[in-house]
Amino acid sequence: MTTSPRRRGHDPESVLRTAVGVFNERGYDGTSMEDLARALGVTKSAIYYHVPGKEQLLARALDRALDGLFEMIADERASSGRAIDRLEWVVRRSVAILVDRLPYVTLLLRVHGNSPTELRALERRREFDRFVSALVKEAAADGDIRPDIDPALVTRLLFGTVNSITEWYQPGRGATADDVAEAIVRISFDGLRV
Amino acid sequence: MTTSPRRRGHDPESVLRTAVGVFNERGYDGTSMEDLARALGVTKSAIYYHVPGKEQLLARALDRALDGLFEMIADERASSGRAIDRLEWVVRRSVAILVDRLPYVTLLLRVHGNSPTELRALERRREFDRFVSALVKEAAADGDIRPDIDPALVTRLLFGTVNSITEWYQPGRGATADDVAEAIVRISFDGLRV
DNA sequence: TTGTCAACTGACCGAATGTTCGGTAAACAT
DNA sequence: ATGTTTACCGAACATTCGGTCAGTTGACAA
Repeated sequence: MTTSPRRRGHDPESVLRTAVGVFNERGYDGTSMEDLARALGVTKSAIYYHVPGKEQLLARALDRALDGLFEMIADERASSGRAIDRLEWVVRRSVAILVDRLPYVTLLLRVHGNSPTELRALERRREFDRFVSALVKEAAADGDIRPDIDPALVTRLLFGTVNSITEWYQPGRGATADDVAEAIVRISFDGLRV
Repeated sequence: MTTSPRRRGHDPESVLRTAVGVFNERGYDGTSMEDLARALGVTKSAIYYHVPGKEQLLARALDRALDGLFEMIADERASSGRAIDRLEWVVRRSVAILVDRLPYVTLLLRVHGNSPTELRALERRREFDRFVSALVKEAAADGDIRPDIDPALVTRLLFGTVNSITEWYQPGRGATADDVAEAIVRISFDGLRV
């Protein structure tokens, strides 16, 4: 066995998973430790045995989302080849990561910057955005994207579409991750490519 | 003069405007009445002279967003004519309303359902979504939309794109509302129409 | 000069917040 | 049987929360 089926109870991982679920239902600031305790079936104080506190739960969740995105753009396929093809690959992979780490990315996309933890996450997110933005600009310079729309606007709309997945996607219900990626690429790129 | 230039101080309208601004910066639950007071340059208690409370501020803001959307779909151009053309009109009008009432719609799109006020807003929003969803389904039935993508998915992606405007649009900076509407229609509909 | 009234302050309330801590029961190791 | 560890509870903590209320201020009318 890979995991020993010890006795009952929670661990840092299960607490995080449950917490992120509640954060997404009620919003991070709208969730009290009492809410988390109820969802976990324990008392408030039991949570502190497994994790250092509320903000650390958020930090771990946000890192999980951001790490996935940065691992992607570190891949060779994000940096070599024609820009328009790299862009399509990044869009497809982004959809896959969004769906795979749905609750974590959902949380990330709703961060406001109310704490050092949130500010740090926002900065990393902006770095990812800059990468994508440069990619679109390159594809436009290559003449592979319709020239009548500002590349900055294209970036916004394209990844606005991708990110909007977090607002409605439910695993197991309806379209698969590949279905969604395929639909976005078809609609957007058929409308974008020259 | 349309507005009498009385004396200094705030009124329910200016309090609402400022409050919605802070709500969008910090999130509704992340905003305290103390935060609002600071932004208004008055004491907490002064707010209660103009407005009944925090939740009422939210309720008024959400109504402002929702009223705009429902006035639109009550228009004749949303109900008569070919479905695909009605859809394009609704998309263009949605962008216009989103930009015109940006802070209010932004707040609406971030509602979780943590209070009766929020639940009521969510229900009205779902009603709007059903209208749009039916419109896309109709256009698909007319054979005016590519048949290889599920109409439900098309709806999600199309209005995911439109709604994502609230995440980045800044009035006066960059594209105008018409620019954005035009870009969305070109990209999406060139990729959608058969 | 006096009175009115819109607009606000400052002190305060009970409830809820995130977090800490002393204790404890059961499982496990020896 | 004994000690140790794991996972938890209950009570309390300081602070912040949304909200109330009696009073004050300053502009205006009479």
